[in-house]
Amino acid sequence: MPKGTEKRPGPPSRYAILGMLSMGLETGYAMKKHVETNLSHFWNESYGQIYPILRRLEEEGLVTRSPDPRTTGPRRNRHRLTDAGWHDLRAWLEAAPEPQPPRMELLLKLSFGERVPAAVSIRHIRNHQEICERNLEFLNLAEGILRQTPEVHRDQNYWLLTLRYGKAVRLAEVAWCQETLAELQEIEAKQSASPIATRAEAQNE
Amino acid sequence: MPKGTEKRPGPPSRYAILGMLSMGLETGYAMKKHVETNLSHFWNESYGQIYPILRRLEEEGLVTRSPDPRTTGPRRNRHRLTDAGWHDLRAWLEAAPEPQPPRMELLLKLSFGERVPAAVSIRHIRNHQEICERNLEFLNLAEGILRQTPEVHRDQNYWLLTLRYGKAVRLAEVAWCQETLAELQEIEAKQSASPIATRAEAQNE
DNA sequence: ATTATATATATCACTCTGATATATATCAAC
DNA sequence: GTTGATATATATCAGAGTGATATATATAAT
Repeated sequence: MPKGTEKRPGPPSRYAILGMLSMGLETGYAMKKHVETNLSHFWNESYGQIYPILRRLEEEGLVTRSPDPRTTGPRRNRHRLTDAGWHDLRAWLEAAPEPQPPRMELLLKLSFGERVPAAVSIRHIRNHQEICERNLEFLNLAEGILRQTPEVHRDQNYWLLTLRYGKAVRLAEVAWCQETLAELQEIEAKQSASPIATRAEAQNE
Repeated sequence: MPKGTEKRPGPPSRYAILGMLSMGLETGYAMKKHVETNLSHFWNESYGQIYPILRRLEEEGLVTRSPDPRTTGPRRNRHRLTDAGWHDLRAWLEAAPEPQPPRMELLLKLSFGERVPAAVSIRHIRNHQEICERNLEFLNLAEGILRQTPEVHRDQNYWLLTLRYGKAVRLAEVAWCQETLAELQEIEAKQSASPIATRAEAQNE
């Protein structure tokens, strides 16, 4: 098989970084901060990925890397996309996104809920509902800010679309939490009707 | 610090396996199949996790492991929970689920959508909508089967709750896809209105 | 007979996370 | 003014997790 033929599905971190480079972010630190403050509702990236990938991208010629000659502050490396980097980013953007293997610990616990008093599951669901509601507030706030200041950033319209995704899913989750809470409370009522296993529930209330 | 005091947040795979053991599944193969056919809408587990963890669980005394002495078929190891294993599973079930770092490649690509013709994003969203719709069909089918045969499995009611989560979220996603498609088509219309200004030029500013 | 599929275990390279370590600079508090 | 907290910046590691592949036996289909 010829060497250029392998189809690499391609680890997405690499492209997340190319994408941030294409926004003008130059240091690994700036990228990490950007992920945390702007992409946190749908993406995560760790230093353990960012710095090694930036070096590898330079080796591959997708990125230029130059130590900043400033005398003040900690040393820093400034990175910029090359033409090859732009090309690689576009090719990835065109390709269909890979399906992500789901891992929801909440649902895993819930699926084993029969092994534990219903009050435990109720506590987990209530907790999840609060998380969703806080997240919803954050997303609404972010959307408000983006809407107030039109045209400040060329990516704005696309960011709004991702914010709305978060809102739609979070709202659906809150509704599910409420339905689920109602069902779990029925189960709980049946449990406290039967005399055994009351002790564990009392502890959780 | 005394040795029993460390708080291990605990990798969830380990508890997924303890949970399946608590359902009576005995072999790694059976667990993998169960995840694929019954938990696939919210969980994933690979052989690369399952077999090493089963061995480790035996070392820790949470599981007994015995080679099946049958003469037919491939060799196999049968596993069962010990009392310590049951205790560990319950302790995990009581603990609040850890937040999961989100990673949605679709939204990552969408957030960089400005670098590519709107038609590309439209294609990705349409693709995602189809995936959600197929998944919805699957979840409805699974729910129907669970409802038709009442009381066959003690976990049934809790499984139904997880199925409804999937349905709620998938429905919200389909609705978001439709809204998003409408917005992207507006953007596309504007793009084809201005014939010259290719995206490559806008990017180099 | 040959081929495909199901059962069953094992292992590996690679990706990713979360934590920690190391420095420099700034700003507030005491 | 020096102590301590926070921000900037890079680097690295152990452990978790994925997806692929290899091996072997048994059964069903062609």
